[in-house]
Amino acid sequence: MVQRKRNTPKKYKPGKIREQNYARILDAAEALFATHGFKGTSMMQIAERVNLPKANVHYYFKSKSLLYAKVLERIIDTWNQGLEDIKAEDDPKTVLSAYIAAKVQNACEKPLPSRLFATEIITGAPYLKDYIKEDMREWIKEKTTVFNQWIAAGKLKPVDPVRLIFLIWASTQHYADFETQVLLLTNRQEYDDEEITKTQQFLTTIILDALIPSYSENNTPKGMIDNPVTFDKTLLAV
Amino acid sequence: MVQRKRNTPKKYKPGKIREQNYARILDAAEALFATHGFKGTSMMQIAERVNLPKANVHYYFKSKSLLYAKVLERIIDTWNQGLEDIKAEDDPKTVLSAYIAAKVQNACEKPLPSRLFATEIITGAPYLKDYIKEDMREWIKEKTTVFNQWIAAGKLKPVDPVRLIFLIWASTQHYADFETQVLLLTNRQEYDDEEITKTQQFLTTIILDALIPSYSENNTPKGMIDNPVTFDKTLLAV
DNA sequence: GACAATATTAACCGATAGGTCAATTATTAT
DNA sequence: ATAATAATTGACCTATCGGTTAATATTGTC
Repeated sequence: MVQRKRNTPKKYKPGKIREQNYARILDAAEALFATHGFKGTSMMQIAERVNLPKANVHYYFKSKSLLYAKVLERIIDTWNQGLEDIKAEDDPKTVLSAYIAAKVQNACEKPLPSRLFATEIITGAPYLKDYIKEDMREWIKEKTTVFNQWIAAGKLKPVDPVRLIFLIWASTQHYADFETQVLLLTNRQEYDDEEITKTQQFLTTIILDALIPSYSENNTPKGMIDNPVTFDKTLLAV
Repeated sequence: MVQRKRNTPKKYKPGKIREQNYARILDAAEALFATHGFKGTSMMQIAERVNLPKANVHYYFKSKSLLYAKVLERIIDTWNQGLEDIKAEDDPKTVLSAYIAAKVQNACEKPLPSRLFATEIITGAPYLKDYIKEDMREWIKEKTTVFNQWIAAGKLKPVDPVRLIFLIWASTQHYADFETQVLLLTNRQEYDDEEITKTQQFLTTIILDALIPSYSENNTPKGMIDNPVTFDKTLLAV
């Protein structure tokens, strides 16, 4: 992709330094903004986290607002995955299971973006208002169309597709945004793989059971739903 | 409750002023903290909102932290409602329906406490850690016991009670915490009564359908689940 | 009205915030 | 080597923050 015209002197190569520091600062900013919010995070804290003087951070990012915007931008770019191109011919059971599972996995293993997004929304989406009104809204419309086709074909019970999407978002992102609460209540230090799997199965079962005609009859093997006694001993063990 | 010993001069009555300003400041603080977070809210903003000089706010609340703590305290006190004393003999369908409906109603009509609580959790629950570990955990344990009794009695399908509670919390509070997103995506200015009712019905149907044996056969009157076509015209109208 | 407790308020303080700047050092191409 | 660009850094600026103080005004009881 790098083009160089003939007889033109080699341009100064920005080196990996910029690229590297740029990314490191973004990472640090993401973590701090996610936990302490925009106002609660200082440029000094970000600088200390990447072992650079504050002025150096300002060298790469002109202002705190711009840095915050770039962090959000990167999150949005990464988030444009999942339910990419579903079609009326697809099987809603397969598609939705995979989507829910991916969302839970993401929430548990990479909670910071979700938390940052949550605080952005709670504070009135000052930076993402346009993105929500345009891109996100378009995404919802596309999915709604397919959901309604599924409903018309009898593959899905007649429910409000938008509210369904909200339900999936809320129930999965909860494990990222409210991780502190979940871990405190369940007396855990972190999510382990078994717990993630169980959460995936739980949400998939509950939601698909209510959505797919005769889902539970065919898709509820032993152990798919937690044994309540076993659970009581493990998850709520003091 | 006011006692006065004989011959003792009447104590100075603090008047309504303190009580009034105290409450007004708490209200203002709640609204601002909920929207802008702890760090994002200044004592000056709170003072301006109640038309008092900043020093006057400090006269009633020694510090910002203490004011924040008092706001949280008041929220917690108000929140100790719902699912108060459920018993094994109760009907889970009735109890859970009422709980979900109340949570949705509360989320839509009084979203600020929920949002403030959410930011408190997202930032690591610095003030509510103990409350969660003790009171909230105890609450969960009690409910879990009853849920498991329901399951043993065949009134409830065998699901993880804790995850079920998380699901209800997440799916209902979503309409408070992510109100901005929901309204932007659905092109609304606010939640109207019809929408609240539909959300209540939607969540009740979905969750109970998956939880109560043979729920949908008996409890799905026409119109209980949104007509997708009607919905597409109304909720997503441009 | 007198006295005491309560309430109001402007002015002020030290700390920290975001942001700038100029001087210095490191890097790269010729 | 050298010139040009990129990167680093300490010092500095102004604004705002939470919080204090001390003086004044208001309110309630006798």
